[in-house]
Amino acid sequence: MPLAPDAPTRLAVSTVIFALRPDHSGRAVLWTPLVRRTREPQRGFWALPGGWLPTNEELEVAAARTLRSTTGLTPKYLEQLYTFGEVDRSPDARVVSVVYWALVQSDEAARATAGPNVRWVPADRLPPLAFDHNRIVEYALWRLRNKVEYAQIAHAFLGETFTLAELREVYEAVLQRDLDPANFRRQMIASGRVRETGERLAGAPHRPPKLYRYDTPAVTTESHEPFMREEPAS
Amino acid sequence: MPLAPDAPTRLAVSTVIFALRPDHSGRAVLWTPLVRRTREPQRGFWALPGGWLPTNEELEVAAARTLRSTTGLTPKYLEQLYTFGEVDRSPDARVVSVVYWALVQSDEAARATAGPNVRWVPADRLPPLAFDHNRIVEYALWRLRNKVEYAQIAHAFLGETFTLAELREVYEAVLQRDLDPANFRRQMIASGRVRETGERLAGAPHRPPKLYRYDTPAVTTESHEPFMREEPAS
DNA sequence: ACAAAAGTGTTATCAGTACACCCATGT
DNA sequence: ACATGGGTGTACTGATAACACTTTTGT
Repeated sequence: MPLAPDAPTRLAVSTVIFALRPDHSGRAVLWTPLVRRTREPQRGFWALPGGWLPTNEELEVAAARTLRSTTGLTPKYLEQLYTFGEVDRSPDARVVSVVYWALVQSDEAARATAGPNVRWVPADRLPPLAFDHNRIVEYALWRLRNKVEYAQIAHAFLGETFTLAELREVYEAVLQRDLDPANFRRQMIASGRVRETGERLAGAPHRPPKLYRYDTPAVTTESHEPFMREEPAS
Repeated sequence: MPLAPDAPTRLAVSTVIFALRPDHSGRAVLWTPLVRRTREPQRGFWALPGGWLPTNEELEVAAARTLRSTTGLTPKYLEQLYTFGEVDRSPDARVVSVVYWALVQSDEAARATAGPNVRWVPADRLPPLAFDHNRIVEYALWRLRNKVEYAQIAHAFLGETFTLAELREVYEAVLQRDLDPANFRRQMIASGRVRETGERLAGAPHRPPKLYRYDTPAVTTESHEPFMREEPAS
C-alpha cells in the first residue's frame, strides 16, 4: 500500500534493553526483554518496548517511561542508539523510531515481572521480531560490545560494589570470550575506573576478594562523548 | 510559550557538512557551509542546511537532497549523527531533528556556490547559530575527529587518487596536529586502506610521489558498523 | 592438608613513536 | 649542485598477552 505524500509521519521511541542472566550452564549471558504486540500491525509478534512520543516529553524520558511501564524495569544506563526511519519499515504509516539502548542491573532483571506479554530472550538468539526490530537489536548488541571495551559501562550491570571477578564476568559475557584474571585486574586498576572500598567479600572457600566501587572520574581528559549523561532520566 | 500537549511534533532533517579549505596561511582546515534563515523563528541567523522530512522520503535521501538544494554540494560520505529532540530547542513547536554529517571533496567545496544565503565558516570558529546548532556542529566535529582515527573516511575529502602526503594533510587538518610522514606512510600501507595505482605525480621539484587509491576492503573482518553505507544516497 | 580462587611477578610480543638517513626529481 | 619532499631503516617505549607462582580463605 503506497503512502499518501501528505499522510503524517509518526514519531516513536523504543529501547533495546540488556541484562545479564545465567544460562542453563550457569554462565552469565546477555538477555533482552520483549513485549508482545496486542494490536495491528504485526499483532502477536514480539517487539521492543516503546511507544509514541508525546509532544511535551523529552526523548530520553519517553524511552525510560515506556520501558518501565511495559517491563517494570528502571535502567542504570540509557543512551540513544540510532534513528530508524525507512519509508517501508511499518506497513501502514510512515514511522520514524528514535531507538535507545539500556542496561539494567542483574538483580533487578532477576526479579523482573515476566507476564504473558513480556518475555526475556537471549540477546543473540532472537525469535523473528516485529518490523525491523531484529536488525535493531543486532546493532545495539554491536554497540554494546564495542563500547564496553573503551567506556565505563560494565558496572551498570552490577550493584554498588563488586569484586573484580564479578566485573570480569560482565566483560566475558558481553565480549563472549575469556579474559585473563591477572591482566584484567591490572588493566581495571590502571584505568582508574574502579576504586577499592576497603572491604572484602567473605564466605567462599577461598581467599576473600576485595570489593570495589565505580570511581567517578574526577576531571579526566576528554570524555568519549561530549554530552553523555551519567544517569538516565527516569 | 508552553506547548499544547496535542500539538503535532514536527520532524526535520539537517546535515553538518565538512570540507577542507586552505586557511590564510595555506594550511588545510575544516570548513562548514551554513545557510541563512529567511523566516521565523530565528530569522537572519545562520543555521545548518536541512528541511522537513517528506512522508515518502528516506531520511538519508532527505539529508542529501536538502544539502544539495541549499548549498549545491554532493557529499562523498554521509552518515547519521544523532537525533536532537529537546522539547524547548525550538521556540514555537516541538521539532525533532535527525541530524546527518557529511564530507565533501575539497575541489567540489572550492567551486561551491557561496551566495548571499550560504556562508562558509571555519568549523571550530562558528558564529552564534540558530537553535542548538552550535552544539550540533561541535558534536559532529568530535565524531569526525574520533572516526578518522579508526575508519576509512579521510579519502572522502580527496579525489579518486591521491598521494600519501595529501592523505596525511587530511589527517593533520582533522586532528589538528602534525603526523610523522614516515610512520604515517607505514601505518596507512599496513592498514590496507590504500593501494598503489602504479602511477606517480610528477612536476614538483623533488622526488615524484606515488599515487594511491582507496582500497575497498574485500572481505575484511568485522566492519565497524553493521549497516554502514559506502556511498551516500543522492 | 587441600581445593579454589585471589592476587603478584616476569617475560615476550607488538604497535606506536622519534628520528637519522638515503633517494629522486626540477631548477 | 642543491634544495625539497619522498621514502627506508632502526631503535626506544608502553600496552597487551601468556603464564608461572604465591596468598588466603572454608572445609
